[in-house]
Parts: sequence; structure tokens; C-alpha cells
Amino acid sequence: MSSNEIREPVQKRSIEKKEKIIKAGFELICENGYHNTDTSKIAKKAGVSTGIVYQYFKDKRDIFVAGLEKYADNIFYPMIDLPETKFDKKDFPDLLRKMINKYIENHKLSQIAHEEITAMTHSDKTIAFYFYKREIEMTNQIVKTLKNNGFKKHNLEERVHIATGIIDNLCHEIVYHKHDEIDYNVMTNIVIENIVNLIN
Amino acid sequence: MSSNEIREPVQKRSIEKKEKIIKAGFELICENGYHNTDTSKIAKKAGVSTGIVYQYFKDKRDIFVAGLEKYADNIFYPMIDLPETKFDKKDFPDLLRKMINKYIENHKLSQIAHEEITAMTHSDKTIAFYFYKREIEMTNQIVKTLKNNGFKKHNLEERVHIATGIIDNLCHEIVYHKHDEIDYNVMTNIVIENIVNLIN
Amino acid sequence: MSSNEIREPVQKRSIEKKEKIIKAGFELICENGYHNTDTSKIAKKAGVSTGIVYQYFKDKRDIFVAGLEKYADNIFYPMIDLPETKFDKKDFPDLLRKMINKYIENHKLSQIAHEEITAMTHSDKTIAFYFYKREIEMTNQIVKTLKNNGFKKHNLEERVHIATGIIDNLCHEIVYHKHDEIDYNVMTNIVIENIVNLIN
Amino acid sequence: MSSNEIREPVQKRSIEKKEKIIKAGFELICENGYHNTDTSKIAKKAGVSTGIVYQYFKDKRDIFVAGLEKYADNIFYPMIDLPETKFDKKDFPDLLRKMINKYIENHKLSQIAHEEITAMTHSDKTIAFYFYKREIEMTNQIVKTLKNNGFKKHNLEERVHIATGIIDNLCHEIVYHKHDEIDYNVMTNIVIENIVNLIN
DNA sequence: TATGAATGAGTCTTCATTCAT
DNA sequence: AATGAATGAAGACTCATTCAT
Repeated sequence: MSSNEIREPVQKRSIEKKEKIIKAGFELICENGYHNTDTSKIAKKAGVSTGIVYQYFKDKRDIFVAGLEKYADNIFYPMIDLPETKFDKKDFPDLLRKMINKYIENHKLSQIAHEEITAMTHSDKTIAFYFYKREIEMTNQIVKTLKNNGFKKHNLEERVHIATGIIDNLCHEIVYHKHDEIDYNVMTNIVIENIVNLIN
Repeated sequence: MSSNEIREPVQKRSIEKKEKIIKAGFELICENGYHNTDTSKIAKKAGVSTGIVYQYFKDKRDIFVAGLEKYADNIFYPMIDLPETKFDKKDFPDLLRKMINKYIENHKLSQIAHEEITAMTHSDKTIAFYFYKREIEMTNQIVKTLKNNGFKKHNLEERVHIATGIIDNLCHEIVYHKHDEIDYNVMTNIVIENIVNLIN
Repeated sequence: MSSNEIREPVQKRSIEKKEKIIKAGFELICENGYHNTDTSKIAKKAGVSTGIVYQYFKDKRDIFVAGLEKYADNIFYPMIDLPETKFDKKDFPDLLRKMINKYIENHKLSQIAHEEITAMTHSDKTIAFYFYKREIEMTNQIVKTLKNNGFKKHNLEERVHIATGIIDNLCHEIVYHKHDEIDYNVMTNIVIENIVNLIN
Repeated sequence: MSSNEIREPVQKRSIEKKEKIIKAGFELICENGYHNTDTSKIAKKAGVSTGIVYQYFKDKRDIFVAGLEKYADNIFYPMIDLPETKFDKKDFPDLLRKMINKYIENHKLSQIAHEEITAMTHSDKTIAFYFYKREIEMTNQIVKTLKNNGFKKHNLEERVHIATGIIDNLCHEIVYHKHDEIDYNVMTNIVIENIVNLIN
């Protein structure tokens, strides 16, 4: 009887409403975790009724996936918009530091996002593949940029992949300030030095 | 009101039963996630009734925590039992390779463990602190071992911390074989070379 | 964690539904006892789903408390709305008889209510105080009415208190028809005579 | 396969064990209510295993019934052992006062007993009839004693019945000290005076 | 389009009772 | 006779999703 179809909003107000739901849902899930966020809270935060949510999204997971597609690049891959403009090899350390800072800033915006998403990756292969694809895209883009700027090491793909992992770990540590025993300034400097070594 | 007393089993059969529950619970949670695992499934997999579960454990979370304490070291910190015996600096790369292999092997035992646990870290501060403590213990132990064998770099704590992160990432990637585009043999070799560089 | 918000219905249909739940719950609990009444039975009797019950009430106890507040005065304190109009001292026996009859009628409406509520009084201090307060309110009201009509005995509070107890017992006996050996007409007459004696 | 029969203990130690279970069970139920008392607590308090309980008693209710039969007279009918010896009519008020004091003392021993038992009376007709029978037995005994001592009022059964009810209420109030506004010394005196009036 | 009341399957947990030893 | 571990049915409560309006 009922159409049961997900409406693709065309009117401006509808689009705004859908955006609000995505934003509210993604923020709540990132703050509190997927299972600790219920749809009524999402609706309330978005300023809509619970019913309308299911006109724009198939289910709760769908809201989250939309959030991922919209915001995840900022959280996971702050380097994906790495400038294609030329830079001098000697500025590489500075560039790295900037990337790290940007990454940290993004990370702070959504505390649990990273883990929650990564965990979801396992029960949800769609999400997993989405991220794997993004990761490799980012790697390729960085490799391309580096080659354009005269970096010539063999196996640059693998090296960049390792490097992004190192940065990921570092930023994560700093954001959560996991260990009092670790000096994060020192650690950052070593990371930069290490990556320069690895890639250059 | 209710007795709510957790029995600590003394008889051999009971201890085995408790172990079975921990194992079943931990495996299921690691495979499917905490929220996707219900107690009846744990009981069924452990070959016991749902009732008995609550004689050994306060609640579902408690099963998971017991699993963590029992298995997590193997998963997270395979190097924690690093031999304190002397080794020659030139054998360091080989040692790293062995550690990586052991890590990978352990990782395969429990698929989602890593992420699920890490995600839980946020909603459960007890678990979080448990892991942070373990991490730093492992770092310190490795630092000590390295110093005993003549490694003299400054900021060895930070360097080891970075190195364990790199290994963690590497093993994770290999276990999940995330990217077809990456040659994991090459990546492993580069990681070893990089860590040697970082620490030696 | 969860929203846990109790909705206060505003629409007419919702209010009716809430009333139905209170009525069904109170009746079932009064008939079968609090612990022998489960929420699904309440929902079924009220003609609603189990879920909706928890949108209007915090928990099962809450349903019962609502029932108490709604119906208990009728059951426990049928004299609470004692007319404040004057009456002649010689009509006092008649008045008593009317009160007794009304009390009996109310009592029949809910079989176990009295005991179940009284029993709950022990595990639930909120309910206990609620009733103690009501009891004393009723006593005071009756005392006032009596004084207005020229009753002058000392310690009228204590006397009224005793009298209401006697009536309570009498009605209870009659409703449950506990003893074949007792002639309840005779007993009623003696009670009236006794109370007249006690108070006048 | 198993006999499923309730054993009637013959050995002295077994009898003691059964008594312990009755005592523990009855005390716990009277203190905390039937539904808030679980069998494992009863067993623990009795110093026996949970299993053995079911060799002496058919079920939990059975323990309570046994307790009732053993202890209830003390709680409900302290006057049941009213001395059959002669007393002087002018000592009747004193006798009443003694009975009241004894009643109060017994009542204090088991706080919830009274209500819990009375409530059970409804869901359990066996218990109900047991009590009704006991009540009327007590009434008859008192009537007999009074007649032996020269009390000659008509409808003495009904009068005694009312009187025991009044005493019951009074003691209950005093034990639970329900109302600060009531002066219980005054109330006691009025009750005695009233009963003397009622019966003499 | 939009609302939010309503649904009911699903989940954790308890506890009277049974059973292997 | 005794133990206490084990059972599993039952019950309170939640929440993603649907539906009447």
C-alpha cells in the first residue's frame, strides 16, 4: 500500500532537512557511539519528527553512512586535498607538520568517530570497502604529488601508506592524550624526521 | 535485594566452564561486536545455560572484561614477553620480523577484537585505563631490553612507541588484507628497515 | 544514556489510553497482586502494546502508584468527602450506616487492593507516607465535621482514628465474608452502637 | 526416575534441619516479603544447601506455610493461650492491657509478617482458610473464657470479633508508629475503655 | 510532507527448581 | 542425605520502525 520508497528531496527545504538529519545523526553517533544513539534523539537534535527520518533514510545505518560520505574525508583523510602545487623538498617537514596539525584539529571535532567507524567496518562490508577505497585513493594522490615534486624512492605507495599510518597513530595519541609518560612534542618531531627519512 | 553474588569457581569442572564462557563471549564479541552479541548466544556457544553465565559474571560487560584480561595481551602486546636475553644488534631486524609474524598470528585469532576494544575504550574508562597502562608497560619493557643491548638513542620511549604503532598498523593491514594494491612483503621489509633506522 | 522521558499525553485519545493503562494495571494488581501481574498482561488488558506503557510510565511500580492516586481514596477513604453540611446528632447512626455501605461497595470493586497496597507500604516508603498522610487528613476532616455538629468529647482525633479502623475491619470482613459463624447484620449494628458510644 | 516425594525426616538431625529452614524462611519472608526472598538466601541463612530444601518442602510457598503454622499464632493471636483460669471482672481492663502489650511485642518481632501473610491470603485460598479458621477458633476461645467469668452480653461472638480487630489495629499503629499526630497512650486508654464497654 | 503515538520483537537478567556427584 | 552447580522459563524494559492522522 504505502510506497516505501526513499524520497530524494528536491525542494530546498527538504534538502536542508535531510542535511540536518545527517549532521545530527553523525555528530551524535560520533560522540556517543552507534548503539548508544537512538533515532528519536537524532530526530530531536535535527529538529524533525521521528517519522520523517524514515522518508529520507532507509534505516539508522543509512543515516550514518550518509554522514560518513559527507564528513569522513575530513576526519580520516585530511591530506586528500593536498595541494597539487609544487613545493620545495626542503619544505616537506613543514608540510608534514601542517598536515598533522590539521589532522589533530579534525580529530578533536569528533571524538569517537574514528573508532566507531573502524569498528563498523567489520560488520558492514559496504562501509569497509568504502574506506579501503578512500585510503588507497589518498595514498595514490599523495604518491602522485610527491612524484611531481621530485621524490623518487622505490615503492612509494607502500612508504606513503606506512607514513599515513604513523601520522594517524600520532594524532590519535595526542587527541586522546593517552600517556602522561610520553612527550608529544618530542614524539611529533621524531615522527616528522622519521617520515622524511622514509620517503625522501 | 537479590543475592547478586558472583561465584568464584573452585572445582576443576566449574573453572573450565567459566573459561568456556569467557572464550565463547570474547570470540563472539570480537567477531560480531559487543552489541551484536547477546548473552544467549554466548551461553549456547559455551555449551551452558544462560543462567549460569550470571553466576560467574556480573553482567555481559564483565564477560568481555574477563576476556580482555585473558586474551588482550596476546592480541595487543605480543612483545610484552620479549626475551630479556641479550641479542646482537645485527639480529635486530630478524627479531622484528619474528615479532611481526607472532603479532599477525595472534591477530588472526580474533578478528574484530582490536577495534571493538578500542571503541569500548571510550564508553568505559576502566577498560581504557587498563589498556593505556598495558601499552606503557610494554613500551617500558622494550626500552629496557633495548638499553640492555646497547641501544642508545635519545627519547627511546617515544621512538619505541612510534615503532609499536607502525607494527600494529602493518599487522592489521596484513590480517585484514585491506588493499590489493599494496604489496605486503615489500611493506614489511620497509617497515623493518624504517624501525631499525628509527631506533638504532 | 537512553532518552527515558515520560510523555505526558495531551491529546484526548492519548489521555484515554493512559487512563486505560492505569485502570487495567490497577485492577490486575488489585486482583492478582503486584508480583503476579506482568506488564504484558497490563498492556493486553488495556488494549495497547507493551511499548506504549513505558512512554507514559517510568516502570511498573509507577503504573500502580498512578492507580493508587486515582482510585485509592475511593477504596480507603470513602468518608473523605464527608458532607460538611450540618446533621443532627440523632442522625449520626444513620450516617454511619451510610458510610459503611458506601465503603463496602467500593471495597468490592477491587478485591486485593487493600492488602496489596498495605503490603507495598513496607518496601516502598513513598507509598507508605502517601497513605499515612491521607489517613490523617481523613481523620482531621471527620473531627472537624463532628466538632461543627456539636460533638465535644476529649481526644476526638484518637477516637475517630479508632472508629475508622473499626469500620475498616467490619467492611473488610463483610466483603470477603470471612466467617460463616459471624452474623454480619448483628455485627454491623454493634459496630454502629459502639462507635456512637465512643464518639458521642 | 527420582522419587519426587517429600521426605518426612525422622532422625533428630534432620528434624532440626527442617526447623532451621522454616525459621530462616519465615523470618526472611516476614522481614522482606515473599517475593523479595529467594530460596538461596533461605538456604544460606538456614545453613543448608539449596538442594536439601526441596527434599523437605515441595516449593517455596510450602516453607512459608510451614512457618505460618508454626509461628503465626504468636503473631496473630496472642490471646489464643488466654488463661482459662478465673479472673475478676474488675481486672478485665488490666488483662486487656497485658494482651495489648504482648501483641505489640510479638508484632515487633516480625515487621512485615502481618501484611505479607494477609496479602497472601488472597492468592492462596489454603492459607486464607487456615487463617479464617484460626480467627474463629480464637474468638470462640475468648468467648468461652469470658462466659466462664460471668460476661453475659448478647452476641458475644460478634463483640469479641470487633474487639480483637480494634486491638489488632491499635497494635499495628503503635508498632509502625504511623502518625505523629496521634497520642498512642491516649489511644490505648480509649481502646481499653471502649472494649470494656463493648463486652461488659 | 510531516507528526509523534504506537508497535512488538528482542535483550538482559533473575530465580524457583532439578540433577549430577 | 547432602551439595551447589546448572537449568531455562519468565519478566521488565528498549528502541528501530511503522502508521493513523
